[in-house]
Amino acid sequence: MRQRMPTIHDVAREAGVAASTVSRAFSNPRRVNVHTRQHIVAVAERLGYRPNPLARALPSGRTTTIGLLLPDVTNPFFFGIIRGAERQANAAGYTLILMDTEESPEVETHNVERLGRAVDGFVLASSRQSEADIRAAAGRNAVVLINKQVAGVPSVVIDNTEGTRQVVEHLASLGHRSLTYLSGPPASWSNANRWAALRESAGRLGMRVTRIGPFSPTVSGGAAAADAAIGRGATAVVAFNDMLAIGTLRRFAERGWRVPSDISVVGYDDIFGADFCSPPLTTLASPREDCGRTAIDLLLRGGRGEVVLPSHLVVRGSTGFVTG
Amino acid sequence: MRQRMPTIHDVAREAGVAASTVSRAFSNPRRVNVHTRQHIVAVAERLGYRPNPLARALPSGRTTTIGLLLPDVTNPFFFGIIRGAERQANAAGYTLILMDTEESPEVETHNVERLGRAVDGFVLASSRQSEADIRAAAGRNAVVLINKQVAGVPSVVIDNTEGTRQVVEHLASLGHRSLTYLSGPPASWSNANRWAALRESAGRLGMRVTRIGPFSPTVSGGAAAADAAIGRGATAVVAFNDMLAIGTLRRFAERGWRVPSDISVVGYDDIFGADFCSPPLTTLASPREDCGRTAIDLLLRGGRGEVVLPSHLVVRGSTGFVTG
DNA sequence: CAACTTTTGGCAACCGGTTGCCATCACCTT
DNA sequence: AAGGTGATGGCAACCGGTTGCCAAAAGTTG
Repeated sequence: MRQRMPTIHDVAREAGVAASTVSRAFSNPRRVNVHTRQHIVAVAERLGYRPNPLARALPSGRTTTIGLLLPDVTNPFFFGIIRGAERQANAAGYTLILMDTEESPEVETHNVERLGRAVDGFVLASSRQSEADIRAAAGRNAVVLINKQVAGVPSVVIDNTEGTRQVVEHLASLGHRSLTYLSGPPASWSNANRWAALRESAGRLGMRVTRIGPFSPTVSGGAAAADAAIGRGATAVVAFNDMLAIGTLRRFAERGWRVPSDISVVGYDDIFGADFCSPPLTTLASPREDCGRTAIDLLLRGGRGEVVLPSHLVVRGSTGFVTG
Repeated sequence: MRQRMPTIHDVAREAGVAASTVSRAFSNPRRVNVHTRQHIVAVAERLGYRPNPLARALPSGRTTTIGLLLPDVTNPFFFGIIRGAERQANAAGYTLILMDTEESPEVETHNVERLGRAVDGFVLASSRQSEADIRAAAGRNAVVLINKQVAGVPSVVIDNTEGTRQVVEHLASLGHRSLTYLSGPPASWSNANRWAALRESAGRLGMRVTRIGPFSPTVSGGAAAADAAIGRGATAVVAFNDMLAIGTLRRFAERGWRVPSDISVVGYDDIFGADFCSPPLTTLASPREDCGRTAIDLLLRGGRGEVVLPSHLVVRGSTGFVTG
């Protein structure tokens, strides 16, 4: 049997004071006499009183809750972001709630509208919504974006420009004269950022670059990407992200191609799993905890600008000298 | 600049009707004349009206929101559970919010109390709370447990008894005469369930079983486990879960032990990564999507009992014949 | 001891919705 | 034309807190 929750009025009656006094005893203790307060607290304790967060939030409009929306909570890329956001939110006395939007712009928009007044603000990581919808959301709620840029909306982005230059130089130093980019979702900001950086860096070093795809940024998407890359005669592939790169590794193994002696593979993000796949993946690591932390910080401080965080190269076994 | 959100009263004034009529136009459409309703809807649309979920929930006590609490959202074990719960909740018109409790009983209890009235119920997956706290929570809210049993609280558990028998028979058929269990968290229900099943099945087949640990169920915990297992001269180890097993594989590789020719390794759960580690892991797969789906179902239907779901063996490259 | 200040508690309005009840009115019946 | 029925909209109370304002009580000062 579920019990009826005692309210502030129950406590007031039982303690022989007015409801407003009970309210103040909790939310503004110095406003009520010490003895009265102790009595009220004791009664509340005995009755098992818990303040109703909804009722409390209604007049004030503050919920001390922040919503973090992700296209896919099971994508290891977001783990660091979750951790960082969580820590920072807790440190500031906020509760972080996570929502998975299942890669759907509609689900994301719907949840933002539905949760609107139930949170103090949103962090939208790799949002799939249209710019218009994001602007609309930012008009109603405090919003901070991660890895997406919309004019007028504060954001935190991981910049791969400098890191990508390191990737290209690493491949060049191993003797590669060309590379193939396995592209990810066309709508992805990171995908555009990575491809642009790759073209520019490769161009500067006189390397040939081609792009194939788009592929689904998942392990299974890697099979198609691997097959397509073999067809192109590539000696090095740079995948949109680690998931795609890991899928590519598996497919190469299935088809008898050896990595890195037959072909080198580079990923992006350095996710969980990148260091225990076979061979371990060379990848461009991004400061994702920082990213989550900074986003919450921006949200709570009402920051306005755009924060850019750099990434760095991690060399492992999937890249090697060109042979033949 | 953030806009003031229009309320039902703004719409009412603008449409020239009473607030109650606007309310009904949305929540009980057949209660108001078609033309009035259309007019109200048009005005609401023009003003950008969005119902305030808090205000709506306050009188009714219903939020159409369910909280799923997890000790660690980044643990791949929970991915399937999240997916299953999400699907089922959405299908029933509920919003699922996720909360990470960071393996802490205190954080979990605190969040359950804080969110109490803000959700219609909780699914607690692998709860770290004490039985007393869980009972208290179940007294105030609808609660369903996953992989934990508390008398009187409905639950969904994955039963490894039968699956573990398959693991032991598989190892026996490969010529193993003994096995070592690498145990996980002492407080874990699954850990107890797995060890008990292992003892019983092995005993029936006349195999020797020993247990070492406990080890942290993480990749890094696997290093210690591997070293300890080598010291025992084991030919086969069964790890508490896949994370631990993967960590063990890595450590064996570092120390030059070959899997499976020198030693066989078995995990539990079949998480993301279990099929692309090296060698791919033999493991006992559990129906985790089912688990999440069933938990939500139980919660919404007000189910009372305990649902038991079976697991099944997936044989991959980490188990092989005993040599020497 | 009067006049003044500070402390303390209560009243009542409010946050933004929902809903029971009632009044009105159009439409039917016979 | 009187009486009955169903559809429709409004009033007001309520959900569980918060808070501005006021008055009574207590403390301070000369």
